[in-house]
Amino acid sequence: MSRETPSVSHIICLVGPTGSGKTAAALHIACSLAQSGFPTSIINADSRQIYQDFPIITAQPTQEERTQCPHLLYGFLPTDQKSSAGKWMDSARTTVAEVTAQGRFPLLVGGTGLYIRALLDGMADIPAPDAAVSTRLQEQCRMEGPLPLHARLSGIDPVYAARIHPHDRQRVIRALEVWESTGRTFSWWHEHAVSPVPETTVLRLGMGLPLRELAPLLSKRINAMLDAGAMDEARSALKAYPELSLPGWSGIGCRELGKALTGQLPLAEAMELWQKNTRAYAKRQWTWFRADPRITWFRPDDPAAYRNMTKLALAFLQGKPSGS
RNA sequence: GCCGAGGUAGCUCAGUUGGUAGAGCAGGGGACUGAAAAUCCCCGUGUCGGCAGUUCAAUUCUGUCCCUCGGCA
Repeated sequence: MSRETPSVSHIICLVGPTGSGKTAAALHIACSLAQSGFPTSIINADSRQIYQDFPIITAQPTQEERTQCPHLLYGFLPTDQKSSAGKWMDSARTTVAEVTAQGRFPLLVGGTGLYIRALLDGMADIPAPDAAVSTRLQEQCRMEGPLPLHARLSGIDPVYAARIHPHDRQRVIRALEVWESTGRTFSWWHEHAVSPVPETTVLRLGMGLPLRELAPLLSKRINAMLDAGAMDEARSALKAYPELSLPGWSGIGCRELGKALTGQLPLAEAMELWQKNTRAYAKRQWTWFRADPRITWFRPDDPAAYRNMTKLALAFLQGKPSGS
């Protein structure tokens, strides 16, 4: 299918590990820009904050925050619906185009590196694989393990097979299902079919801290989520969607609470796991974003952070040279 | 006080019939093209409780002291 590739001039994006204060910073920047004559809409770039049944546990902006400026692509997907980088990229492109058409400026905020890369750096335009093929490969992987599948991949697409670890079932299966469904190797698609990135200039801002300093904040935030009613949120989600294997339940915090509520895990252990998984996740995000030299970083405890970010953003929108 | 079992990595423990030690968890680093809050990879020196003895060599054997946990008083 052909994607519309609207012509967009400026996108600001704000990234960073979970719990470092992106939401509040984005709101501040958006409001400041609006006051300076650059009306801004915030667009979610987080794979979990799209789920409507877990606003607290996935740390979506509150209703009160959302009234201060437009917030788009938050909390619209039910728990039993699956998202993907491609689906998000499509809706994000459309949303960016709409925002721009309104004469507003898009501010992308989120922690899902793959989504942001797909939107801003492009992604191979690979047709959806045959569902039957995927199911068969999954099953085969479950029975025989990933090694035979990886060995097969080495014969088909040695370049990609060498880049991934033989135990990485998700990537092994993905590469094989693309090959079997399209007759082209994964590497071929990456080389020949990267979807065009709309004409954009991007300012990349990062909000973050080394994990050592971030960890206590994460722990505090989980407690705040509990105070805000995380337990009730999980309880009512469980009533509507009792099957914990549904896509929406895979969010950190959701699955731990789900298991605690269904008696699969003592509550104390669930809490510990929630903490631990959150930390590990923040670390993965930190690793991902830090590898991108285009990002200008700020610390949440820097009192001048908001001011400096806004200054950069303003200069960027006014077309002054800086950023990428 | 007596009897027994222990004291080894941040935690739980394994092990060396004497040649200075390794698993799980925790922790740290990294990869990342439609599940990405996903899926994976790499990283282990610690007075082997203290002191003394035997020995070429002791974390290992012996003695003694300290500590913990049981049982009996």
